[in-house]
Amino acid sequence: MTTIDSSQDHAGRRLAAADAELLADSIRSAGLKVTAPRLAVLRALTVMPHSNAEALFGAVHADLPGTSLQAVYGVLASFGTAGLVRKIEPAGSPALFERRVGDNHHHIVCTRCSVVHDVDCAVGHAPCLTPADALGFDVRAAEVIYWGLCAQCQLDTSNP
Amino acid sequence: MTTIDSSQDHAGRRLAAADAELLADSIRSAGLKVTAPRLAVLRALTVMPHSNAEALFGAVHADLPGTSLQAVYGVLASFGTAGLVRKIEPAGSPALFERRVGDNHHHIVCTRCSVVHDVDCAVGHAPCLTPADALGFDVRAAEVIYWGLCAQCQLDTSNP
DNA sequence: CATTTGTTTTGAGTGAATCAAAACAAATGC
DNA sequence: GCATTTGTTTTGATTCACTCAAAACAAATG
Repeated sequence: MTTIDSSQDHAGRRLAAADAELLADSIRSAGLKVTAPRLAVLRALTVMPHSNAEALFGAVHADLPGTSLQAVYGVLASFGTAGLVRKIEPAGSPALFERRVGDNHHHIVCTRCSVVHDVDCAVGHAPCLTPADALGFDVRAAEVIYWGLCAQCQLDTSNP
Repeated sequence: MTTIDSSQDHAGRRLAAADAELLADSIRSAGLKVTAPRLAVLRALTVMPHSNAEALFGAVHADLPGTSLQAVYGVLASFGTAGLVRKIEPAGSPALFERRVGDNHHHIVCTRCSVVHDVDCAVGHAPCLTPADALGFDVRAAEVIYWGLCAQCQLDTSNP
């Protein structure tokens, strides 16, 4: 009974359908079967990047009430290995997910409100891939997390 | 009954005692009370940096069988807030601890065997503290984790 | 040595994630 | 179209790393 296109109103129908097709295509071309939970997770991730599994479950569950939290974990795991999403794990936070993959961008996290933004590399191209001394390691990736106060929290803490 | 100096043999005694005094001093000068579990954790951390709480508990428990895992967590938490140890949390790993604090060095983790080494900053002084665009954030810290294969694992995987 | 303050033990509890088996749905071939 | 195969999702239990709280205890201070 659940249709894959979750739009109910006439106005948004055409757009949502096209959107669903795009989402479906990226799932298919990653070599995965297209299912309603997968579409719902991918759509949620488009609207709210840097979300954790719980938050995505909330969003998905609103559209598709039958979906379980474990299904969301399963979808995210398959998306992860298929290269469709990237998982980031800032210290002290549950894992967050985003659709922006393939470029090596980094993240900046607010120590007060935990908001996360993408940031491009500090220095030129594939910047941080060169430690001063790699100690014999074959370095494959560099992950940078900046910590600080976001603009809003700077205001909030200076005017308490 | 448990003495703070855990050395039992004559040969190592003088050195171990001096060592214990050094450890005790750093704990005291961080404003914390000196206790047997704290000395044991700090000593273990000196011998095996980049250890997790469980591993430290193992080492501590060998010297000081009465010590609980929760005590180790408590010691690590107090050391952390006192600035005596640094906690690192690589993705997919329990938290690791090290005594090297105050410099902003980074880490390189083997994706195969999980060994961790310290690496100095990629570029000059306080290097990674400048993202391309900080998006209004007041950036306070940058954490870099390099991922790759350690020298040993490169050998192991090319000669299977 | 008595007191105060802070630490450790003991035991329970939490959040985030994983695992396994059975039920189910999408893609494929007939 | 329908049956089969393959892969996904549900359900339910379980694990791991860690946190919390109260009582017992030990270090520092006077």
